Amino acid sequence: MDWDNARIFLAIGRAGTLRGAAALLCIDQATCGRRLAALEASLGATLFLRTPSGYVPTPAGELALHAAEAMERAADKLQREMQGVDTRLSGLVRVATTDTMASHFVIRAMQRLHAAHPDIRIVLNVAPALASLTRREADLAVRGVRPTDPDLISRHLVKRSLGLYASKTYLAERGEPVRGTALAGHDIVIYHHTVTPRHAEKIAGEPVANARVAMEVNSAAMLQEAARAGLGVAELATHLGDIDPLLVRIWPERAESYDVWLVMHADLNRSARVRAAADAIIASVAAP
Amino acid sequence: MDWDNARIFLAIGRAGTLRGAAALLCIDQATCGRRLAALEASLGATLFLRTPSGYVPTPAGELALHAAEAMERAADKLQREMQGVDTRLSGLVRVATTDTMASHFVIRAMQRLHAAHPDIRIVLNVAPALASLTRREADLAVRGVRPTDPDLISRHLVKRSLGLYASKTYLAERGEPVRGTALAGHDIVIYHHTVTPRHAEKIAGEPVANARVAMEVNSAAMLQEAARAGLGVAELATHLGDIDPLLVRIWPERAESYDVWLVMHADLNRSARVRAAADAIIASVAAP
DNA sequence: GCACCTTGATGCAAAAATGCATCACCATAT
DNA sequence: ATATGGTGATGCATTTTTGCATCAAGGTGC
Repeated sequence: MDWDNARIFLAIGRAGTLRGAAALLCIDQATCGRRLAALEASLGATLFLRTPSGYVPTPAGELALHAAEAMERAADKLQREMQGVDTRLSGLVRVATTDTMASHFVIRAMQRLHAAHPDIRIVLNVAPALASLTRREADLAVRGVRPTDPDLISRHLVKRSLGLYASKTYLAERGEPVRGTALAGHDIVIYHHTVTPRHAEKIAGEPVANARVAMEVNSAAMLQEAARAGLGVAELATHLGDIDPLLVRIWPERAESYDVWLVMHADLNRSARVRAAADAIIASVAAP
Repeated sequence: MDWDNARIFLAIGRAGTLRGAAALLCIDQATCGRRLAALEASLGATLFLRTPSGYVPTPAGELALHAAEAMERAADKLQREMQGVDTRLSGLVRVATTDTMASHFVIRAMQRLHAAHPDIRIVLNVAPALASLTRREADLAVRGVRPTDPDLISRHLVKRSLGLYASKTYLAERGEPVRGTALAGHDIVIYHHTVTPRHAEKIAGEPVANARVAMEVNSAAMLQEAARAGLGVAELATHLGDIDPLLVRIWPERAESYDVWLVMHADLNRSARVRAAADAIIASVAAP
């Protein structure tokens, strides 16, 4: 059995189609199909049902997918550990974060990193969903949630305070929300539940059942834009909201906050290039 | 990273040389070297030191070997599970046992299996050392030791009694061993320690410190042959020793015994061809 | 009903990997 | 010294694999 066929097989299982898997792996769709055929032949088992709606795993295929995932975990660990012993200040570092963190200090940190070590190539992945460090989708992550995985090291960067904001035009039309009413009768803009279940359905520590959800967004920048446009009340980091001339803070006594963490996998702690990137981010927070 | 390169890498780590790994994998030595070079390039790490005495893993290589072993365990599980759901009575079944078990009933069981299911191809591996079922070196094993691995299913086949035997010529020359002297002053033939540490340095439950070890062998047939040739006293299964006209049993009251087990991996329990082979062996013990 | 998009399959030429043969090298034993 | 049996590296012909282009099939929306 060619172990690499397990990698293609896993991608097909995840994508559901040969073309999707081919896109994930940056290979041709025909190669995907042929590799899967080779794997099925060598195992003597049918792994997928070719249905009109895509490739659906058979019961045997389900079993095989689990085993292939175990292979992937081992392969990922292998690659992480090899990165971890690499003392060269060159190569690729992938940083995952959110748009506001990126524009606030991560970009600046990356600029400094590149000035100090021009041979380090940086891939900055700005996405609302958390990239998996365990699955090697990124080397470093800057996030507002601390991971529970014990293999991940998290370092506290900064505490962010949150406030409720609305645009001047919105408040002129709808009036200031009455304290203690949990924003009853008002429009709010919140995160989509795919981004962060922690914020969903709560705002300033209050349930949002009485408020009307005007829009759900998947980034803090869009949250701010929506509030500026007068769609409704939004909960923003105060360092963003307070300097925005179009926004007015309401209920300033309701001071929520969250912590920003720098997260990396323990195996990468001694990788020179990842450490350099982490240090740059830490320095960028300490000395803006 | 090509996962299949991890398979080649692991073989090189085990064999210590490119040629040895190539022999294990039934590929060319040049391919081994090129695959390893490709893996090292893609990881950006040196995995082996090219020493005059072979390929020695670097510290990074040691880490990588452990991860590759984890990949192998997952790959083996994948293949076992696919065999386990295979309901066809065809394909390959690999049986590992010892020479005496083979000649006593396993061969006969395989003859019956082949008569009933001619599309099942059998590989009978007779070896003194235990083949690893977990590492997929065999599908079935008939052994005198019960494995401790909880993933392995063992079924009791038969109890074997052991006795001490010597040739008539040996006893004529050296006299009958005196009871209670632990064979002091006598020559004995025992198993080499690589075969079974359980028997080593003990015979009929007695330490063999006082006896002189004439020869160490790695198979029961050789044990019997050595006793027949008069090299010394040997501990044999009674069903073999009692019917041998050249051998005389001594100290018949010292009746040791051991159990014979049929062992297979739990994942293979529902594989049709492996089940058929197991049933044939069980039937062969019940009805000789 | 029909255009449209996406799916997987297949033929073919280009590219890559493989095996073979050979070579140089380094031990050890003669 | 010198033969010998082992190692890994390299050039080259062959086989294999890959990507591209094309095709038919099936679902979706108008």
